[in-house]
Amino acid sequence: MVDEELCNTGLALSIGQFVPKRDQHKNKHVVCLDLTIPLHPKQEANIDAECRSEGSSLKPVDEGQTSKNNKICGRKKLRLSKEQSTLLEDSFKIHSTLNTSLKQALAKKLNLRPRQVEVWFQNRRARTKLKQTEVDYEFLKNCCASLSDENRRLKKELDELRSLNVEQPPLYIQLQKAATLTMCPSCENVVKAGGDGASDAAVKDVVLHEPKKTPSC
DNA sequence: CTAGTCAACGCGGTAT
DNA sequence: ATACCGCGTTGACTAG
Repeated sequence: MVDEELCNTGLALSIGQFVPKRDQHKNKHVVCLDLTIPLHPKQEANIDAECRSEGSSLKPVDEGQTSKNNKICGRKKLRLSKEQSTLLEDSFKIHSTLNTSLKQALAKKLNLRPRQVEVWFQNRRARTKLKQTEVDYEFLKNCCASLSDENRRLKKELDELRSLNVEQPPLYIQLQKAATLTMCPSCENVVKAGGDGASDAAVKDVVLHEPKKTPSC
């Protein structure tokens, strides 16, 4: 079986065991020489039984024990103890990201590997983000609901006004008759583009500035 | 049996 | 080159 110290020095030999591929990737924390020899099914069954008997008592996490399990069975579920979680949570409240020294210090204090502390912070940030997304989603859902209500209310109001005033042409048609108002692209003020002479006075009230010497004004 | 949780992994991207 | 991060995924474990 692989000894972690051997692994850390860059020399390790595994027999039918799990070697994290990440460690063979660019972010090498350790360099493990994977000389995996497939086990006989009977051997595997024995190891599995061994893991189950040890794994069932995983809860108060004993790093030595779990890493032993990891080595025998491959990836094994680690449950952080309450103290470990509390300390990690506390430091997360202060800083949601890690620097190298903090990581080392936490790892030492919690009797975990620095990589485990790093992974915990990554997962914790992901959980925070997910929660925030859920909150945002709820907020937008409520916004959407209230806007739909408002839209329904306004439509209803419009229908009522139309039914009360069928003989009168709608206000927007009256306005169109009076003048066509457009927005000047250069000064962003309303300017008169058409209409009859009778409505000139109304338009004067809208354009109160001296138009700039631009093609649009 | 199934859905949910969470530690751990793999990979691509970025900063230094 | 190295360290770190986000994101998607995997797999062990658990509660219902």
